[in-house]
Amino acid sequence: MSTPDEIAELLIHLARAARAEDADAQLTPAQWTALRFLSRANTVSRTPSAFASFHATTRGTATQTLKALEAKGLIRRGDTQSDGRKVCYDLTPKGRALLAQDPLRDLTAAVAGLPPALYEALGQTMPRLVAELARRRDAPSFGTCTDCRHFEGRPQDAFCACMARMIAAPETTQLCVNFNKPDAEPPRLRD
Amino acid sequence: MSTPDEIAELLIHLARAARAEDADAQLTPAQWTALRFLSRANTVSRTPSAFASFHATTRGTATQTLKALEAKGLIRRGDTQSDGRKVCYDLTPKGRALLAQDPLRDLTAAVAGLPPALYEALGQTMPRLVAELARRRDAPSFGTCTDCRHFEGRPQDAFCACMARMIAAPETTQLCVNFNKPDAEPPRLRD
DNA sequence: GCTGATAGTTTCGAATCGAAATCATCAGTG
DNA sequence: CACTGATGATTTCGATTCGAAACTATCAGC
Repeated sequence: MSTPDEIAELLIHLARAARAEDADAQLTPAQWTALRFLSRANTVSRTPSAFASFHATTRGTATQTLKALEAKGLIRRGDTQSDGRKVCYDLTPKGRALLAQDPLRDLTAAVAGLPPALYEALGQTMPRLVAELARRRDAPSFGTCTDCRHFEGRPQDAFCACMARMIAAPETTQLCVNFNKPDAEPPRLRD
Repeated sequence: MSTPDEIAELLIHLARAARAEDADAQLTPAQWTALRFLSRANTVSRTPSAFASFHATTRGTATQTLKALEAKGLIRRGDTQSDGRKVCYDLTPKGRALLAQDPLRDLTAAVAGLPPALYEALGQTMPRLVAELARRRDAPSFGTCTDCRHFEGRPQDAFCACMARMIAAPETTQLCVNFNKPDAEPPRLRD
């Protein structure tokens, strides 16, 4: 039987192997992460600050990463939605097409090929580990709206108490920077 | 239910969060990985080349990483065992002591705290994913002697057909650079 | 002894990333 | 409406890291 150290080490090893660039090396690992993040984050989270928080880096570095993607024509600045300070990036069709060549697809395929029992267990385990690690590190966590304590109503009638606005149905399964576990402290953010 | 993409992304996110340096930042992530590797690799694998292969980097970079650890007094050069070209590093007591402060211990603790059913499933899933990913990438894999096709005899009577020598019992559960899955092609290495 | 292969090391340049300073916008307050 | 503090984004600069390539040393085979 494996020990926790061995499992933890394999996790690191696996992630490192999966992140390794393709031979053609189209994007850096950080840029791939940003592209994936933007493809899965909802409107209020597709900002440099939110990506910096997600990627555990500084806003300055996040700006550079996103700027590089913008220069490549993979993302573009969207509507600035009321607050003139914020920048909301959107994927361009080109960016969306590039996601099909994500180096992560090998890992995705490996995960998809797991026996159903292991697959389901992994689906339960990963969010748990992420949350537990974040708890130990006091780091902000990330999750989707339907798992968030700010979420009220049903999916087709979604309302985010943190953002104080309705949420389009497709966005309730996307990542959100304001995610807050139901049992956790209320956020310092103002509603 | 989570999709394979989401699970894969969480894997990457988790590993990145776990690797993040401590506040006191004693070692770089690469140096931590090297220290862990040396603590778990058997005699023939504690070399710059083997670490380079494990860490998916070049020999030059591996040399630098190990040199940094040696300069800090965490590892030292051991006996050069017959082949004058090879360098075998060993952990010093200081290095072994530092492992107790491995930033990975938070993830280890989170893994150890999983419900038994999920823990066991994860223990089965991780080696599977690592092997499957390596297969898709044609990358050399890593494993322990008892899972290796070169391994003959019982643990207390261990013999590695690849190294053509007996293996001390404690080493049969350590990582080996010559690891080769039972179903895979024979290695290009000469015995 | 010669040749080619393997292991390790060194050097150099490019790329990345973080810290700090700077600019722009927003929310209050009097 | 100016003033102030806070927030978000950006820029600049320096340190670090890492990979490619050249180089040295040892081994195996002829």
